[in-house]
Amino acid sequence: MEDEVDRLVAAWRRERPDLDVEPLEVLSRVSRLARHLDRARRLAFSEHQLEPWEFDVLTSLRRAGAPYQLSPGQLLTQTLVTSGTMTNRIDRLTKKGLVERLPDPSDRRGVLVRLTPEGRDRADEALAGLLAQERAILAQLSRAQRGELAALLRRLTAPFDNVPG
Amino acid sequence: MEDEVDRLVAAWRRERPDLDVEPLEVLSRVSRLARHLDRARRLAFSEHQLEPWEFDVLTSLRRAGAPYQLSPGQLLTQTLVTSGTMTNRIDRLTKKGLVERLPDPSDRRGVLVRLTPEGRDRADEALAGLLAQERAILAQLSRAQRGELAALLRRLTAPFDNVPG
DNA sequence: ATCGAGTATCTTGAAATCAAGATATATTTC
DNA sequence: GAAATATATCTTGATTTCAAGATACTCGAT
Repeated sequence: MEDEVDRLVAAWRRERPDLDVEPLEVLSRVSRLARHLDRARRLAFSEHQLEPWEFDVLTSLRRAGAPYQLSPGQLLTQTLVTSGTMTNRIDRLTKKGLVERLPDPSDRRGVLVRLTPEGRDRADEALAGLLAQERAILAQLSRAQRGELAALLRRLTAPFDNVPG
Repeated sequence: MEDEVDRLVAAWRRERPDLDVEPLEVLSRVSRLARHLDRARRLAFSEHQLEPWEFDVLTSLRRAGAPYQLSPGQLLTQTLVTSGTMTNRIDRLTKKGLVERLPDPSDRRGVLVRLTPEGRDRADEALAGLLAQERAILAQLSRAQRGELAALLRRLTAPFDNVPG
């Protein structure tokens, strides 16, 4: 089945036959798929009165394990937003009673963000819903194909995730 | 090489062994890679004094071919933003002299957005730079692997791109 | 001990996005 | 051909994000 990137690449080959646009076959699909996923996630989370950005922060804390706390800096590397954004997110989640700020006992500059019991429950509920939705999207592929796709993507993400960033 | 999603999946398996988190192996990688690409693109475009959103609109028009014009609605399906966002983008690009609005001769509700000569040049310059950057990122994969990856991703994007949306 | 460099977080102000609804024109149905 | 419905774009107001810089603390070298 054709997709929008097929049309986009064909258009470039017509308009700019001098350029090799092969990279777009992969990376435009990644960007566009991510936008589609964002929309789908927004819809899925609205059933739980959660925004995608709230989910990202809450689940980062959730999977850290008891006592469900991380520094803002650790949350940055998980969510790939800027520090100003994270401060703002923590403020808003604190107001909603889903997380709380604690002083870091080992570094007086630092802060720890901890999930409240309600925050933990909300994260768990929303995760189950998300996984169901994602499974439906991935039903287009066999198990083996999903494994292959994950492995190929890992080769592209690893350089970003490991070095500076 | 391990990436952040490997760590994330391992953490979920420890914390929620009751859940099957396999979908995250693919889709979390897609979302995270898209964010990394956004950052990289922002950097690459800043050499040309272009924002990613400007690039997206200008190149959509550019690859439509002469006379380089599309309706706002067509631009929506290319860029996956809401109509309010697109109106705002067209306003700002018009102020910068990179596009202009024309009445649609065949539909009086409609508008056509046309690239100016300067807009066209800016799009062409930035595209070359982007392709160079993307080629470097994709150097992690062989040509065959890139083809495989593109084909697998197409199966996921096609349902979004073709039906309702 | 003190200096200086490095690190962690927060503040600020501008810019961009979205959802929802308003307006104007087209198209279909009867 | 009038009414009802659908479509295309724009407007509005609130929310979210980012870049840049400020603040406060830590740590190693002298």
